Amino acid sequence: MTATGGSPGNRVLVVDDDAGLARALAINLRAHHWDVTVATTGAAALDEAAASHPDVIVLDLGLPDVSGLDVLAGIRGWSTVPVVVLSARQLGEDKVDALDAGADDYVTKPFAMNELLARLRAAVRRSQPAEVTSDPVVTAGRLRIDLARRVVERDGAEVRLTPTEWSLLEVLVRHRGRMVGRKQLLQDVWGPGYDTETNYLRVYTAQLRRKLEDDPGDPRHLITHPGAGYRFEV
Amino acid sequence: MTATGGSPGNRVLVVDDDAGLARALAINLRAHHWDVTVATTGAAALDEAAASHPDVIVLDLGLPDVSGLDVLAGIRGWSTVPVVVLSARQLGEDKVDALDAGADDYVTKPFAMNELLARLRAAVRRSQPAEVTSDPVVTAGRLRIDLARRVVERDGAEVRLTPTEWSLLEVLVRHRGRMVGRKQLLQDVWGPGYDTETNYLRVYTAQLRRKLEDDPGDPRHLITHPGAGYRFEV
DNA sequence: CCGGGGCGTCAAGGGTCCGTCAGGGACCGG
DNA sequence: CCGGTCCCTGACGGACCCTTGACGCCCCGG
Repeated sequence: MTATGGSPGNRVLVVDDDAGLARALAINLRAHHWDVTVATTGAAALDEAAASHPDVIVLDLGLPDVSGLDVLAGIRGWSTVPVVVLSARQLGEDKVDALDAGADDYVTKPFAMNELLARLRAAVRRSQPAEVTSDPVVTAGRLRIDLARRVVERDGAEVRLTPTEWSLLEVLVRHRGRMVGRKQLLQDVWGPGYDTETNYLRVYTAQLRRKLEDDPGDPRHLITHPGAGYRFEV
Repeated sequence: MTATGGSPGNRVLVVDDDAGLARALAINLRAHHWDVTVATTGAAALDEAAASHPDVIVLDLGLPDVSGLDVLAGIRGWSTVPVVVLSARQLGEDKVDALDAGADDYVTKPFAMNELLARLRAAVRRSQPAEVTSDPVVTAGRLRIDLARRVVERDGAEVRLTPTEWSLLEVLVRHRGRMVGRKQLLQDVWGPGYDTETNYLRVYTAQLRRKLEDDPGDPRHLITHPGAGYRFEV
């Protein structure tokens, strides 16, 4: 599938205070079937992001004022919309700063339009399975997990979980189908300051597998992503 | 009683002292046909909740002052309106505190707007049957509990309960099937300021089990959730 | 072939939480 | 004044849970 533009879900917000570059980007993107909105200030960018619900945001960091990262932080305060950052600087520091602040991808100027288009498509595609369950009851094989009642059953029999076990399982189930990074798991379950205690994860995933999995040695629900994190699969 | 004008189940109160985030939320929610009211202080939140009787409340906990939990307690003092909590990722403890205090669900920032919308719909949907289930008589095994007449029978014979015992049982039965956090129990039965007196819970759950359970050592109705709360099971 | 990193497993310690019991004090009715 | 009921409080034993360290395995790269 080498189509240059839009599958459904192709609304992009371009944030750039250089009106000329913004117009050039808009023309190119529209030519590839993107529905483009342009914002030339940080405040307008935040309003547009809230109002128009873009599928992806292109954010130019190469601005005279360094408000680009602030705009990114303002969006990341509540939204998970993918953000692709543009920067003229070839220094690696800006790149890591942007990625640290929550950017999803990074393109350095000058860039080929094909590359930007490819990265936009990739960013949207990655964000697609972001649907998170709100159904309080999740069934996975012989397991039945009730997030509201705080009860997990296996073949109808209630399984007793300790508070920490439940907390870990809850985070994984809420993001079922998607990998959850080790850092996020540690922060959500144990709180900040435990980023590096990966031992905890090994211990408690093992305990959960012993209580929940049919064959703890060959888990089918609590999947390990080596070097990255864990995933709960239905 | 409030008038029943408009479609039911779409009035939401947003409580957030960050005006920018509150505005972004309001824009998004209104775009999805919610009737939005915004409160930026705890006092205003309580006033609005009492005056406008929203169908669901979005409460941001990530505030400089920690009054978020107080707002939740104030609401829970008289209302059962579902509350969805917004929490910063790095504050895992606040999350469990909120659920303990009676929050119905939570969303960690950053979040996808779709996720928040889904959770709001789910919270409203869950709260609907609770109101319809105004049947004041609950039967659980050999127990028969009449919430309206304040009478509990076991095999047809009336069981005498002290006022405190009844008050505790009533809270648990009204939330039957769901775990009730320790904090919420203490606040509902003994009032605010008794958040930490978990001894009371141990003493009175033991007394209730002695009067109600078939085998107090192996309870089948008054279930303990270690480190979290208690649950009444039918 | 060898070394290292990441993962799963296990066991033991110290600490926390729960269930239990008994006693003192407050309140009420006789 | 007195007896009863109820609530609060503290203490204690035991079970449970969290943490921590050590060990073996596998995979991968040198």
